[in-house]
Amino acid sequence: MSPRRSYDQFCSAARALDVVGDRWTLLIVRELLAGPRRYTDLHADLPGVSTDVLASRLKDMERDGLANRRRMPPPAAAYVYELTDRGRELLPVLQALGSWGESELGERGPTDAVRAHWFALPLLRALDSEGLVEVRLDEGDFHLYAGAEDGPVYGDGPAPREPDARLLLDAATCTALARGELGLPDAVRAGRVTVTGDGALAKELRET
Amino acid sequence: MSPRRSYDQFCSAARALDVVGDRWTLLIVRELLAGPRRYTDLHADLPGVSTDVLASRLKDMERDGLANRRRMPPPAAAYVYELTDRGRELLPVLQALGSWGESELGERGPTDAVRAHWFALPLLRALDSEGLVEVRLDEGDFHLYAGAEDGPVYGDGPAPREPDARLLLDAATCTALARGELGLPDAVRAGRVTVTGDGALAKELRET
DNA sequence: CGGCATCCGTGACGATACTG
DNA sequence: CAGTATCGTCACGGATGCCG
Repeated sequence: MSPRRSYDQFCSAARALDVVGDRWTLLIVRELLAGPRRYTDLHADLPGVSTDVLASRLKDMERDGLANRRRMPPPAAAYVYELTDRGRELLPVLQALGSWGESELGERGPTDAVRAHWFALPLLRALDSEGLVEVRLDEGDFHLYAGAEDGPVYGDGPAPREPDARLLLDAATCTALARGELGLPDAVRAGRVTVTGDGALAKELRET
Repeated sequence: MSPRRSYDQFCSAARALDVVGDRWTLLIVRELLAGPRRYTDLHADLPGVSTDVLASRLKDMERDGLANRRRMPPPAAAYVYELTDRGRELLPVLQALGSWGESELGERGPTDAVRAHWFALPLLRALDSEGLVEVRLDEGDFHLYAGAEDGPVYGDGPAPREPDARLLLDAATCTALARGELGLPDAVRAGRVTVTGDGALAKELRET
């Protein structure tokens, strides 16, 4: 096993980079913030990562306490990887990177991959309330556990229970939000995001 | 020149990692947050980086708008590298990494390098006020421009003008602060940090 | 078929030597 | 002082094979 390559600096930022600075690691964390995932699903949502590097990173993340490997209860008896609490604490790091990267996003290039739940991070940033939010995009659906203390931060597909609000938006609006060009209240006011639901969260989103 | 290796993902966090995800890049940013620095000084404060990688990263950072290469005014006619505004905007990324890495800091290993100004980031985090603060450690002196909007975020050596406050602390206290085990007000109250100066900032630090 | 391990070509990295 | 040149090594990316 790899005796980890370290910067050997007595500095907490350098220590963090010792653990999460390797190529792909933080993007694997981004995937796992959507909840437990199988190896094959991770590989499918991270185009370009080679099979051995993915396996190696997952082992490193287990060793470093970022993730666990767990057997799903039958009948879906497969192994899944899920973040530990420690791993989920990397959310602010991904948010800081995502905020900084907003102005680097630019146009979607012909070789750029997209997954619906990659918009979860910018939407969580744009949303300062708490609650379960279902989001419907052209690319697919996902849901956000805004303000959740533990468990997944977001997830693929429709919300697992009745959400506090539903958001419906098109690709252009979604991109504008992801670039930080548009705030969520502005987008709602401009009619570019349709908010449905009876919860307090839905009312708040429609009003502010 | 390197046709940059990209993740090719339409995601702002992935875009950020395209720019700053290479080995050493964020640590070079950490160094340059201390103000303009010469190549040789960067190399000296980043033990382990090879000369060609450092040169290559600096070129990449110029190309990507993170840093500039500038000739210092005589008599110190040398080339220095300094962050652009865009580069300085990476401060929240380094702070998020540093916060997360606090619990990874552990003991100082025998091979760990240390520089006084590496404690600038944790101290800035521990300090929520604004002003110029001079810090004196066993390892050396540095100063913080807390709350500064532009220009360097901190610097090596004593403050260039009369600071709003001076902090004097020993290695153990500094480490405890860097680990997040101790807040700055607690450390002051426990007498582990000596605050001098007449400014409002100094008074505030002594009182709270 | 999902979950890797193995092999291989390429490029990134680290150490040292050297040059304007 | 500020890099460039060279070189060995290792990490990465792609393909393929294996095993439950």
